[in-house]
This record gives sequence, C-alpha cells and structure tokens, in this order.
Amino acid sequence: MGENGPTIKELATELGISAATVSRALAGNARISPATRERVQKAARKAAYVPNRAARALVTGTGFGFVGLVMSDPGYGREHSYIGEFVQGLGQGFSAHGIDLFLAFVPQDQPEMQVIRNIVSSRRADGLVLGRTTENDPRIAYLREQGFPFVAHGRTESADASFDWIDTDGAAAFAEGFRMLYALGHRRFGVVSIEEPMTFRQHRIDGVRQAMQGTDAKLVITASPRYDAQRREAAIRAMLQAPDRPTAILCLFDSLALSVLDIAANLGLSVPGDLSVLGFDNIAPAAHARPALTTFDADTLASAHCLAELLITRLENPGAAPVHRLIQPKCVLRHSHGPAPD
Amino acid sequence: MGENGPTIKELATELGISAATVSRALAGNARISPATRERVQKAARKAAYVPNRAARALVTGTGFGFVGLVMSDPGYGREHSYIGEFVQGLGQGFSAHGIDLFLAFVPQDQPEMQVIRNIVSSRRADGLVLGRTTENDPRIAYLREQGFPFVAHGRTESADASFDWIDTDGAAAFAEGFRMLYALGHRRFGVVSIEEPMTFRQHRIDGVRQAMQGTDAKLVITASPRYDAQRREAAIRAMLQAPDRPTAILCLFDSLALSVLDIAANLGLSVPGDLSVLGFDNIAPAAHARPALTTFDADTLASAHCLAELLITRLENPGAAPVHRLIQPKCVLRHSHGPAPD
DNA sequence: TGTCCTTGTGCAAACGCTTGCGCAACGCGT
DNA sequence: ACGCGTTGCGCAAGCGTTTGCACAAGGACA
Repeated sequence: MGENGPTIKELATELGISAATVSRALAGNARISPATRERVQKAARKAAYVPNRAARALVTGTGFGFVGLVMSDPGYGREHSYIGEFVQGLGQGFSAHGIDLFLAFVPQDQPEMQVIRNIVSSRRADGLVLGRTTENDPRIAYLREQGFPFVAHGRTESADASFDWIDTDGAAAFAEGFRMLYALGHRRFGVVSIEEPMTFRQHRIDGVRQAMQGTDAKLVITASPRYDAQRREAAIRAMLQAPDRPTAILCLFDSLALSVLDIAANLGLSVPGDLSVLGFDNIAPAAHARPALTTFDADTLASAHCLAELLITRLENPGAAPVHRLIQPKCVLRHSHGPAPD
Repeated sequence: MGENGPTIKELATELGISAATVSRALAGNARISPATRERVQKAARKAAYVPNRAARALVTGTGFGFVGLVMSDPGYGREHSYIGEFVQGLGQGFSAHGIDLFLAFVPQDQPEMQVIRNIVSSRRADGLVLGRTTENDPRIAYLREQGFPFVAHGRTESADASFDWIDTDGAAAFAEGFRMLYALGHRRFGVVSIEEPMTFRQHRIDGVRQAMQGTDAKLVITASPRYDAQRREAAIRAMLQAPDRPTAILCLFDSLALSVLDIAANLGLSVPGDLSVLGFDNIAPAAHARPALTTFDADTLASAHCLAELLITRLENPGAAPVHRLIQPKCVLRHSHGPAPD
C-alpha cells in the first residue's frame, strides 16, 4: 500500500498543538484564535491533509458524505440521454459541497422499494434523490415516514407540499405547444402518451386539454407501455392510419416523437407537410433527426443543479420548510412543425 | 429519524457472549464453534443487525463498499451518450456484488489528479474505474504507485500489462472500415481526429495506416481540440473544401461524424453520393441522423459489465495477475457510406 | 498425575476523528 | 489586590468494529 495522507494527529504534532485544536481550526470553530486557525489551515493544505471519512462518520453518527440516486429506469440508456445531463448537474452541485453522488441500480428482479429500504437502513447515504415521480409515489411515503432526507424530480398527484421537489411546468409547455399549432391552422390533435402513471403525464395532457377549452379542436390520445417498443409502434401506427388522423401530434417526450417521425416516414407521410410533431426534453437525437425535432427544453442541467442545492440545504437544516420550484421549459423551434395541410 | 439497528455489543450482551465472538461468528471465523456461530447468525438475522460501515471501515482501513468513477470528461452530456450505457453497465455489475458506484465529478478549476488523490487519501472508495485513458496516463502511474485498486477503460501507450484494462480494438475496426470503403472504390481518405493524446486515437489511426499499406490510397488527417466546436468545424470545413477533398472520411468517434454530416450538408455535398462517412461508438443520434450513420458498435454495456467484474476480482484478490480484454467492435451498416463518386 | 497441545472464548487495544469539559492566562471592573 | 468573565487551547472519552493475544477447559500422552 502506498502512503496514506497524514492523520490529524500527525498534523497536530508537527504544528506543536493538539489534535483537538486542529480539528476545531479546520472546522472553523469560533473558539480558536484566527492566528492559529490560519496557521492550521495553511499547514493542512500544504500537507494535503484529508480527513478520514470513516472516522468522522463513526463519531458524528452521520453518513459518509454520499447521496444516492436510485436508477430504476431501464430506459436511460440510448434514447433517454437526459439522464446524462441530470446526473452531471447533480454531481456538480453536490461535489461543490464535498458530497459524492452514488448510483443505486435496481436489479430487474427486485422492486425499487427494496433497494431504497436497504439504503436507508444501512445508512449508506445521507440523502436520496428521487427521479421522475409517479402520481402516488410509495417511495415518497416511505422516506417521509422514515424521516430520511430526500428531494424529488417531479411532484406527486396532490402536488404535496411536505417535501422538496422540482418539476418542469409541463402543463404550460404543452399548452404553448397546442396554441402554436392551433395558430398554424391545426384542428385535429393527437397526444402520444404512456401507460405508466408518471406525474408529468397528467400535467402535460392537462395542459393541452385546458388550452383546447372553447376551441373547435379535436383531441385523440394514445398510450402504450413506456418501454415496449412493439406496442408503442402499434399505437402510433394506429393513430396515423385512422381515417381522420391528427395533423398535429404532441408527444409526452422526445423518444416518442422520434418514433412518430420514423413511422410517419414509413407510411409516406411528410413532416411537417402532412403532419406536425412536437417532442419534450430536447434529448440529443432530437437535433439530429430529419426533420429536426421541435421540442421543449427544460434545462435538465440547471434543474439538477437546483435539486442538489435543495438536498444540501435539507441535510444542513432538516427542519426547514419544504421548497418547490417549477421550471418553465422553453420551446426549441426546429423543423418538425408547420402549417396545417389544407 | 428512523430506528438505528442494534450494535454488535447489544447483540452480544443479549446473547450473553462477547462482541468479539459475535464479530468472528458473523465473519465465519473457523475458531468459533459451529453451535455458537449458528446461534449468533440466527440472532443477527432476527435483530436485523447491520454492521456499521464506518466502524468497520475505520478499523480495517478499507472503504465503505463504494467504487468511484471519475468523471472529468465535459463531453459526456448531450452527444456522448455512451456514458449512460457505460455507467449502467458498471452499476449493474457492481450492484450484483453489493458494491455501489459513485461518480466523482471533477470541477472545472481542478485537475483530475487532485480529485483522484483526494479519493485515495480519504479512502472513500475501495477502487476506481478510469475512463478513456491517454497514451501516457498519469492517473495510472499514480494509482499503481499507491497500490490502489483500479481498472481502466483503455490501454496506455505501451499497452502496459501491469494493470487491468479493457479496450476496444479500434485498430481492427478502422482497418475494416478502410477496407470496406476501399472496396467501394474510394482512394482519397480522410480521418477526423482530435488533438488530445487519447490512446484510442493512435490505435484507430494506425488501423487505417496499416490497412493502407501497399494500396494506392491517399490519406489526410485533420485534428482539433476535443470539445472546441469552432475549431472542429473549421478543421472539417477545410478538409471538405480542399481541392482534392477525400471521398471517404473515417471519424474517430460519432460526434465528429455527425459534425461532418452537418457541414457536408451545408456545403451542398451529398452523403453518401459525394462523400462516405464512418463513425465510431454508435451513440444514440447516429441512428437518427440523415443519412443514418454507418458506425462501429463496441457494446459499451458489455464492456462496462466486464470492467466491473475485473475490478471486483481485483478487490478480492489484489495480487492476481492483471487481466486485459480487447473487444471487437461490430460494424453497424447504415446509410452514410456508398460507392466512390466517379 | 503432570505436561502439552487443541479448541473456543474473552480482553483490550486500536482505527482517526469530534466534542464536552476543564484549565490556564489574561484583562477588566471594583 | 481580588474576583470574575472571557478567550484559547488540551485532555480524554468515546463512536462500533476487528483482531492479536491471553487464557480457561478439556483430552491425549507419557
């Protein structure tokens, strides 16, 4: 084994003071004279002193400075590259505060809840980040009951105010998308949705519904299991082959939109000539699709940053009032939308 | 706060034996009588005893059951979605063995080495996974010197046999790419490369060079800084506007190829009519580009799985002989290549 | 019966850090 | 000159484990 860095005791004897003083000086304790504090801090920097986390965790009873992100989503691989940005944003936010992000992968044969329970009871993490919430999320109920610190990316059905969350304002975005297409003359609308009760699903669909109020627009919705490519394709194909197929389709997220683009091409429908398509998330392939996909960008990176901040303040101050933030997605105008065909 | 489980001492007094015996029984120590061992194990299970990781780590000098992946690459966001798969593969591999993967993000104002040093000296991680190696990688030198367990995704210049690595056989892939294009009649070749001394750069270029041996093909290489979009574009543009521009371009990785596709379109060059383009990595946008990008797939997921296995065996058996594996990428034939123009 | 080895268990130290408390030194007011 | 509050620091006790060593009990052997 190579050289382990110096211990606090070594640093102390080298400075001719006690380990306690070093500890306090490094912690910025007020009872240490500014002169000593500075001297210690300089020496620590010079000696590249890094406190042993195990020792600290043991005595303080806290964790090791890790927060967990539970990865249950099988779809974050290829298409769903927003995960990359999400993780990056979280990581940057946390590392600025000396906290590390760890990824807890959920084995296929295990429910996500079990993984979470395990993390909580082993105290491996100081806090947890929850991805994409469902309408009635059992993870949230459990963590709240355990008093375990967490933040969520997404609300629950009741937009529950008792925990920290950040969400994108999908309703606003989809309403905006509808209005834009309506203004372009579209009257027959489609929404490509999923079967899973993710919170964002309801919001986004509601956004369209509300914007439709009082207009002469028609709406048809199709849904399929989130990661079942076959059924997804069947559903979209059915929508596009219906006698009075929509001329404008809003998709819950980009990978659905990309599927629509592919299938439309197969069916000989031109986009945006015969059909306008809107996505959501602005994942990488969206920009490279032909036609390039018009979509909404919710600045995943910034959201993740913010989520990290939220969890950090929660960890520092467990009793603080919950914070929520709604991000307004921005429409990225590209080439998959246009005037309605006559 | 939820209930913290019992300590080993509590368990011991409850059983009327010493903590040492409990510890040994749980560890399966041979010096403990089978009767006692079984009694202890049953009681531990019943009491839901979970050893305190901090205490254990402190005394054994090991980590907490985490391995780190150092994320220094600023480009793993949008384009470089292979990171998503890489992380997924690692995570799955590790979690099967009760190990968690944490992501160590390198702040912009800090050298990667400092982050690594910090991890090593704080003993936060039991082992480290190194992404994309450079030809003469200081991280590897340091970790070897420290005797810190690690595995690398990529070789070093000397294909150093003294540590565990997995690499893709870029030379073979690029040679194959060359031969395919040559067979299609191409004679003027271009390679779009980067300025950074990543190991894979040399291998891939060498693959082309070797395959060219004895043919009448010409080769021109251009390089630009890895994440400088401006200079990248300038370099590619220059290559495409040269009087005797290549008719076939091999790109070191997909995001370069996508740039080539864009710029070619801007210049009014048709792909694959005027120009054939090959990528490497098979990232998500490659399939959605128009024309869809012909590229090489090295099965990132499987590589990552394998890397995880390697690190685990290394952790279990630090003295074992280093293992290396070379993955043969498979060519994914799509529509960005074709016969040479006459 | 005494010696010696084997087997099973306990004692206590150690890991590196934080923190409550004690204590010395000093300056202030009286 | 005395007491008292303040300031700055050290002592030592832990935090929950693991592990080297000592030790008691018991059987085998001479």
